[in-house]
Amino acid sequence: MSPALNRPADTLVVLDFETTGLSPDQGDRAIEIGAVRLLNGSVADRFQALMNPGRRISGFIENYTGISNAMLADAPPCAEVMSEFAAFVGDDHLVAHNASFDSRFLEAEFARIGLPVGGTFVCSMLAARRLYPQAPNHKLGTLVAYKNLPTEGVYHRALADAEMTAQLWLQMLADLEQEHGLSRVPFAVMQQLTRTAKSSVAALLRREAQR
DNA sequence: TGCCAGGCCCTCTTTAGGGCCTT
Repeated sequence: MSPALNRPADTLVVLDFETTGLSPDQGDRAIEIGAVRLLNGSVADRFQALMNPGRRISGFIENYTGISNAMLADAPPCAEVMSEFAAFVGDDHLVAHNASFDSRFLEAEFARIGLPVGGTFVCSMLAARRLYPQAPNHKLGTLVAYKNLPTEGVYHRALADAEMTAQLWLQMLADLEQEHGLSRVPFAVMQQLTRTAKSSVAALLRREAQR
């Protein structure tokens, strides 16, 4: 296991993008980023910024996010915000809910300013499917309600969603530690959890508990 | 104006299709 992947899973950056649409390959851009830095299982820092994608956003996205074209008109450009975010995130590992979505946008926005993504992404939704198969569904808001996690009732804004994802992440770590006798879950275990067939999850956790 | 993606996972599967999740 590489030293980076052996870091504890309670020390990393949880992020969420609001965007103009679903696909950077189709020209969609980020309009807001929110992120929470977890350090030893506690929120240690936050990052939030609107960014101007250089064109108007659709009425659907205005309604979905509550972010208006007027709000974005006064926002700094994506390049400026993403450069600041790169300094914030460093080479920390990353968590997002449905990470395949956020990782595509992070890679696309970083690529536009000539930066690589330093850390490794892992997906809270895939982990939750493994750990909470009995949940009604695995949308972020549903899981927050299912686990009675704290929320301010704001959804589809980047920092609020990142905060809720961070709380869900910490809850999953706590449940794993309690149910499987783990002292502190390594990042690599959470990464493996999202890649492992359901029938193999128990064996994976047994091995980790015996380490 | 209208429409767009992609990875994971399940099953009436694997020579495939469709739901879930993200904006």
